[in-house]
Amino acid sequence: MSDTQKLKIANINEVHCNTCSLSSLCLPVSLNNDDMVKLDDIVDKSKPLHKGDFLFRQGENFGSLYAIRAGSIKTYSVSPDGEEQINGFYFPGELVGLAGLDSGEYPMSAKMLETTTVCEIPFERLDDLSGQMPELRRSIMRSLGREISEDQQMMMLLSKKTAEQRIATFMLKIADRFAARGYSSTSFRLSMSRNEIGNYLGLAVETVSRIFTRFSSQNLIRVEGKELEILDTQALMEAAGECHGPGCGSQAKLG
Amino acid sequence: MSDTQKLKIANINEVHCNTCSLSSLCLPVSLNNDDMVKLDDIVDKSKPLHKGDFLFRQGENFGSLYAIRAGSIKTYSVSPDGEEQINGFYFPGELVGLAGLDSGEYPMSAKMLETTTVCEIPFERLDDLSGQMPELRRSIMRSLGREISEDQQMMMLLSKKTAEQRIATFMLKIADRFAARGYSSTSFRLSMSRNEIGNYLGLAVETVSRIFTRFSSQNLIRVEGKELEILDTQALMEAAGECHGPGCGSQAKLG
DNA sequence: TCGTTTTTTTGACTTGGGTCACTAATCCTC
DNA sequence: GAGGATTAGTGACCCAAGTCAAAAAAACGA
Repeated sequence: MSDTQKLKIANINEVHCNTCSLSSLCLPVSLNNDDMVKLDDIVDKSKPLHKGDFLFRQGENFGSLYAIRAGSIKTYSVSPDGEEQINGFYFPGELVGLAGLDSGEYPMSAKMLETTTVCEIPFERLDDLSGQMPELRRSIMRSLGREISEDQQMMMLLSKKTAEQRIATFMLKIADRFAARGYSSTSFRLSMSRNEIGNYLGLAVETVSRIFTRFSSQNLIRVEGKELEILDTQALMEAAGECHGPGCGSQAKLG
Repeated sequence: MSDTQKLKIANINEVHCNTCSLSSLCLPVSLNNDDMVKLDDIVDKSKPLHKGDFLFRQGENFGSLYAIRAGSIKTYSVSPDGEEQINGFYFPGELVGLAGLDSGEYPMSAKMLETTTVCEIPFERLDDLSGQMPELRRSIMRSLGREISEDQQMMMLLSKKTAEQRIATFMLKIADRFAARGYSSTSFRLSMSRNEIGNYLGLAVETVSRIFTRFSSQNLIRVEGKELEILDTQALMEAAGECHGPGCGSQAKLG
């Protein structure tokens, strides 16, 4: 292949870590240009995957982490008795597959919620790089720590919050994540079904539906199919059981 | 200080990573003797801490991981509205504090359930070491991956299982962990209160108490205060909703 | 050792949210 | 763009587990 041809192809698929608008989210690390090129070298940019496609399946050999570039993904595991449990939804700039680090195989499946493109990051090579680049190593650790913190917030939600609080929390969390990537935090499209929301939050579909309706009629939100508009963030935060500013009911009882 | 004096003191506190019976659990890594000495060098072995003492508090600067040598610890976080949520119980050979990796401060508190000794592992220095020792690096990553997997199993439990299933699962999990460190898997002492069990599992104390009594009268267990004996592991596994071997009810419905 | 506090157990009652049954709205696919 | 298939929304009913109350047991401190 001639150099001009190479250049052309490179131009067509021109996505590189150092120009990617999501780099501050996916592995938020300040690398010098040399290091950034090395990182970019090991990352594989994939073709678009379609709704329902698997990124990986529960039990497959763990080999790569994936950073989402566009679209969205759900991860879920199937318990011994066959029940599906959704563990998380992932949006652009987020890393999927971290839990595979434990046992050498993915402990859950990852499935596209819509047409999605990802960057594949082979873990072996990332690990090698991270040996030489302390900043990168920290960044990976931080991502892992973040995932743990978030799972623990989720445990709190599941064991302490009412259906209404769970759904309000869910909406606000999604809004925040959209905001973090520069999209509107008050108006967006939910790529997952009501069923998937219910599964994730530990609620029956019917309950999700009812509470969407309730929030609508209280003018906290406006829903139209999968489109969601948040009309009253403050009220939604109160519904979520988060306590901000004055006039917020019960005092904190510390243990 | 003379060499003989040094030797004496070393003998008194003779706990080293390379002779520690828990080393295969805490950072399960095969290091050569040189590397093991380096690891041992950075680890601080603490005096015993007492019931109710804090190992660290939510919001404190993250500096160290802790490996438990003896005793047990609970970690819990306090939500904005002041509710306490127990995230986990930790036993000898387990690492506490991993979630602190994210934000630079511990996102939860860790409190002794009984008299406990720990090894403090300053993270800065562990991180430096891990740059030179790929095996150690993998081991840390695996620990993090494990924590994530376990949290996700917990999410499954909280969002899908009944009170009875949760408690059966809890008992079996504790039993397994005791077994992994060479203790009896059928007879042990629960260092946490019923209240703490309920908090952890998302149940009211009364429910925990009732189900303990129920399992007792079904001869699945024998309880005497904090002492627990598992009489029928098989039946307990069925109660936990885990499906092993034939004759196990409903077929798996795959998603 | 005794009295106080905390933890555990048990009973009676209530309720949030699950289940079931059905209709309405979307979404595909040909 | 018609028809079959998912997905979403509602109402009626019910039950697992929460709450309240109170007694019994264990743990603690002086």
